[in-house]
Amino acid sequence: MTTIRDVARRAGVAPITVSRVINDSGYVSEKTRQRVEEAIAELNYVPNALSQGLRFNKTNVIALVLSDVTNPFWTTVARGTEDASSEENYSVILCNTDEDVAKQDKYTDLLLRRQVDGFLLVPVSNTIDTIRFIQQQGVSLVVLDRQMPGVSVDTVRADSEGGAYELTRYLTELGHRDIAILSGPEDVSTSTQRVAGYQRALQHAHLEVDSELISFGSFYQDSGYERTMKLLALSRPPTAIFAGNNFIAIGMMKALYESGLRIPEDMSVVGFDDLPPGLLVRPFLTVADQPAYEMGFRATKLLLERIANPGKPPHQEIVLPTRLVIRQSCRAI
Amino acid sequence: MTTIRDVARRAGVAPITVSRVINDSGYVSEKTRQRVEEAIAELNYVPNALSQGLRFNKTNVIALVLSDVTNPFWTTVARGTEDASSEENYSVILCNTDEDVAKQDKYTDLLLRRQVDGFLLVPVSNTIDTIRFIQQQGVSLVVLDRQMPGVSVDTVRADSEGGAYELTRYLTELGHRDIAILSGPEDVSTSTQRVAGYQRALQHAHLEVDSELISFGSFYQDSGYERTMKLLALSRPPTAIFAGNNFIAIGMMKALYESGLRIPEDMSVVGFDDLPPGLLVRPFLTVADQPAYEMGFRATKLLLERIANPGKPPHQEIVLPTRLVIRQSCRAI
DNA sequence: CTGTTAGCGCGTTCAT
DNA sequence: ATGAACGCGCTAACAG
Repeated sequence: MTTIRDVARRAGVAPITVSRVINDSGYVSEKTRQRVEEAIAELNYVPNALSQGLRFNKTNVIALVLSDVTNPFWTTVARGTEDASSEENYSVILCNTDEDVAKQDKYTDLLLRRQVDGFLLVPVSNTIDTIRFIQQQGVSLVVLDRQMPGVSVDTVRADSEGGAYELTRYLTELGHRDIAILSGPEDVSTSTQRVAGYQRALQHAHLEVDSELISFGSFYQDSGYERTMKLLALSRPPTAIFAGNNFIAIGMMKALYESGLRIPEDMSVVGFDDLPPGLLVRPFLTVADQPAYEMGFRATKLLLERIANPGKPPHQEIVLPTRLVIRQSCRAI
Repeated sequence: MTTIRDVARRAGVAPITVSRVINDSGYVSEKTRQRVEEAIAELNYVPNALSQGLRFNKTNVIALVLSDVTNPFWTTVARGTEDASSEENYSVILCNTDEDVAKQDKYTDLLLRRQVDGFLLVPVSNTIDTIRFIQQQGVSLVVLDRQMPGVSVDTVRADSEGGAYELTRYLTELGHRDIAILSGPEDVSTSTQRVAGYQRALQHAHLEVDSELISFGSFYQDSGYERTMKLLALSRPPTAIFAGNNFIAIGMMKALYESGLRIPEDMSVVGFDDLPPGLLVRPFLTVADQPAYEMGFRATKLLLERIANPGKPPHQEIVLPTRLVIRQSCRAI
């Protein structure tokens, strides 16, 4: 490894002079600057960011801790984060929790050790302690996607309640009266808020809320599949199903397909989150689309602002609207 | 920030003793160990990985530089990498090049500064220089997915030629004589090797290679769409199309759908790379499936071995077989 | 078993 | 305009 000292020796100057050239700080005469730059090029010198980080007490790295990059919703969020941060010379370290508390703990510890300048966190359910710990370590933090009651923290999320209301309303106006919802984990705010929006729309339409038609479960495909099968086995199955996220929707559609039911002829369906933009040849699912890229982008900008300006206390909650995208997955009754 | 010194003061010992407790190195009596651990807990002390990295000349971080995490093929590779590295206490920094030389250069510089212990690189076409530079900096490197003639470097990739041969052979045996291939960029080894396998299969079947039916282009959806449209406009269109990767396949299917052509009745199609496992309700596309997870996993293991054992020179090339997955996207002629 | 000293690569402070 | 000394947080090498 070649260090600042090697370069200095080669250029016939003191190490500090090399430092000044690298960081464009302080006065360096044009002549010595050139000599130093030549030496840098000749030796292929690469500055050591660890030392710099140690010295500046700043790494220009932020962490993005989310549940699962395999989900295209999150890759889109990640792209927003990457773009926003690279604009300001920050890099992003990405970690998957898989909704597992132990993994989240492991990664936060790791990232704190690495002295990241800030956290973008999609907290696993019931992990207020993690948030408190990060805050107590004096590291900036923005919570993404989920609401965490009980702590004061900057948050950027989409309007789950509103989106669910719109979707359900759309179904009631088509004449559906038996509408099921396959939500996510019961202890995640987005799940409960989607159910809340669903219930509000039913009430608005003067329909009764049938608890048999409401279920909570994981955000993964299998869960959507199994719960759909259960719905179909009901003595009086629903005429429409609302899937709580994109993976649940896929599992649901798979179950319908295997049961020989056609969409929308035999069952109307809607979903939360759009399916991956390019991945469907023929987009047909009506959804409440979340602005994933924008969520990542804005959360990152907010975080970087906090990092640059740690004193400003009033925590913000930014709630982005969802967009109702009507396609051909529902029929009127 | 609380340091090792704060802990030492609190526990009434010397800093080095704290260090020994943290790293489980050297002798520490049970009694002092306990005192130190209490102090650590009370102060919420978190070791500074920057200092450790500086001291040890080792960060336990590797870089995964690939074209695009949006593609499920790469997220799967990334999962393999994550699993393999976390087994040995390494973390992964992930970067997207978008097949852009400038981005690749930017990231390699950044990652070298950050003193990553190793690189997993999916090189942008014609960037042997990047590889040489990393090697010359004394950082371990494994090239992923692509063959880079002209440098001696460890490589882990799938058998593009063989997979393409099998897929094409499958089509010729169904009786197809006019088979088109939509490959990737002409200067990427996987693209040319897939064309090579395709040609070998045609020759094996004593079919002429029609250059009008061979095209190169980007690995993205649009490219698959446009080139399919061109094929359909030919005076004598093919009866089967071979898509060079999963995104090209999606664009191709979209073009067929919009042109009112049914699969497989009006057109037989096959693809390289499987589509995302969960994302299709009804998997029907016949493909040469690459072992994405295993590629990531094995490449990482190889890299970590190199890091642990930098002296061992003979570079390896590991070529993993693809798997022909026959579904319902082709008909006999 | 514990502590002292010195140094990893770099940049701030103060001197020249 | 340039340099010397010191310290960021941590640990290897040596003393005791």
